[in-house]
Amino acid sequence: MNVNLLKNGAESPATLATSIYEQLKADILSTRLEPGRKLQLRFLIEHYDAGQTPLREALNRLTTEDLVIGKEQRGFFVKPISLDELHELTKTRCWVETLALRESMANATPDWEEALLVAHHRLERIPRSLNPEHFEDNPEWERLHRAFHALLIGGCGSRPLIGFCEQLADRLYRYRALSIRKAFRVRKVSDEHARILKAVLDRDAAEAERLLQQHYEKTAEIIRTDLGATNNDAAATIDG
Amino acid sequence: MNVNLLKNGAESPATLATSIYEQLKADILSTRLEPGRKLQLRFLIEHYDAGQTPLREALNRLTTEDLVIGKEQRGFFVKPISLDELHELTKTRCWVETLALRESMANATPDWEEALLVAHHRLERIPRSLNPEHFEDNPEWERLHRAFHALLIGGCGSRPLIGFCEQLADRLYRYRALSIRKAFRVRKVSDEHARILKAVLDRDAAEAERLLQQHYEKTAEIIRTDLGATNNDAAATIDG
DNA sequence: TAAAGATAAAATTTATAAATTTTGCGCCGA
DNA sequence: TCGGCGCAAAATTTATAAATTTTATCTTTA
Repeated sequence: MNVNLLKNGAESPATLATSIYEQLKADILSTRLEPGRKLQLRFLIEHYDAGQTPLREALNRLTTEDLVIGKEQRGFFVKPISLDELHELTKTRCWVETLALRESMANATPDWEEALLVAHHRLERIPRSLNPEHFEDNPEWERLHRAFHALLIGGCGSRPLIGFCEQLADRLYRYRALSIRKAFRVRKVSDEHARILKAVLDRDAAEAERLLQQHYEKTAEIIRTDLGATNNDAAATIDG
Repeated sequence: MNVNLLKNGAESPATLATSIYEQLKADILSTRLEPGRKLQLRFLIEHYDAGQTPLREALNRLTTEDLVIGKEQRGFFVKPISLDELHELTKTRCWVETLALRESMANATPDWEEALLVAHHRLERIPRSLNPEHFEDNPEWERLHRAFHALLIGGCGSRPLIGFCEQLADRLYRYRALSIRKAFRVRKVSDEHARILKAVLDRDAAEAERLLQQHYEKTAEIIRTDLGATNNDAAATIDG
């Protein structure tokens, strides 16, 4: 019973390069591979148990996504973080996601509204952390959280725009991962999602856009505080 | 006197992979490599006089940019064209570039306005086609045209957004290249640029946005006509 | 006609070689 | 004695060539 048979209907089994790409991406986004770290081929070959070519291909893909920086003739590095980038990414995300949400709402269908309702319901029933004391990432919550936000903008009618939003979400995910480690603060994020959902179902586009923007800006503010708490230049590297 | 010394201050010489990437990209955008065409490694190795590794890396980068489609275990293909994609890209470009232009204008400085004026002036003094009879692409005009549009949105303050706009411009360039071959029609594109410039210098953001959007929609409409003139499914492949 | 097997072609990966950058050491001069 | 310059060795990245795996095609057989 191969997993590929389930995943791929008419498609071919994934290549090693694709598999490595996904692993590497996950490790970078979770900051198991710290920002700024040099990605030496020798190290990667050992850790990911793969040859040079598939690794090199994965790194090249990640370079285009700006998660890895490739310096000509001197190797690859995990993209460093900076307060500057955090600000830029947040600003951009607010711009394009409010735009996409506006379009989604203009194209709203009963199916879409119902799917959103269900996605929100599922998210509410899952704990943010696997452990109520110290924070322990709940992958299922992350998945559902992401699905809810993806659904919000999913009806905009532009796959390129959706892809761009996903990329921004990826690049911001890293900052959230770093922040969470430092300070597990309680935030009524659930309320925020509920209010966004309400505005959407009320067909109040202006309010929905306002709340979504506020949601992202608040996240960035918290991250900024957590990151600034221990170091000012924000070029910190946290080990996994 | 090495050219690398001029181009790179402290940087290293480009790798073959990067050089091949640029060549491949140029050939795809100009449609010298036709949409939908299979990119066999054997062929590429001969034509680009390079080994497998740099070619493979270049293809992987282009895959992330959606200019090349990589089917697992069965090779790479130039991304096919479709009226659907033309429409989607144009719509998206209008959305994000009007957004970026609005921000650019909000951040306007005298330097920026003057640079725009100069860029437009340069563009006006260069002929669209090297030959007034039949169309012959003038690379310098393309360069200046692109520079003018890049400058319009360049002050928006978001590098990710600028990058996204560039990617959209790349992906649309291919459609323009195909269209131009089929029908070299006279269009007062110069007037359109002049009116956009005027609106920007007048600080009339709403008007500037309207004109920019109109500019892109008109382009798409002409392309759609040209492409539909000879075949309906728009999966045409034009040979170089 | 359809299925199975064999052959050929092509893509992916590993292994080897070449080129480039980094590092360490010794020398010279201040 | 200290600091800079330059050369050589080591490490690392990049590129080529070979081997492996997978897919596609063609023929044969039931």
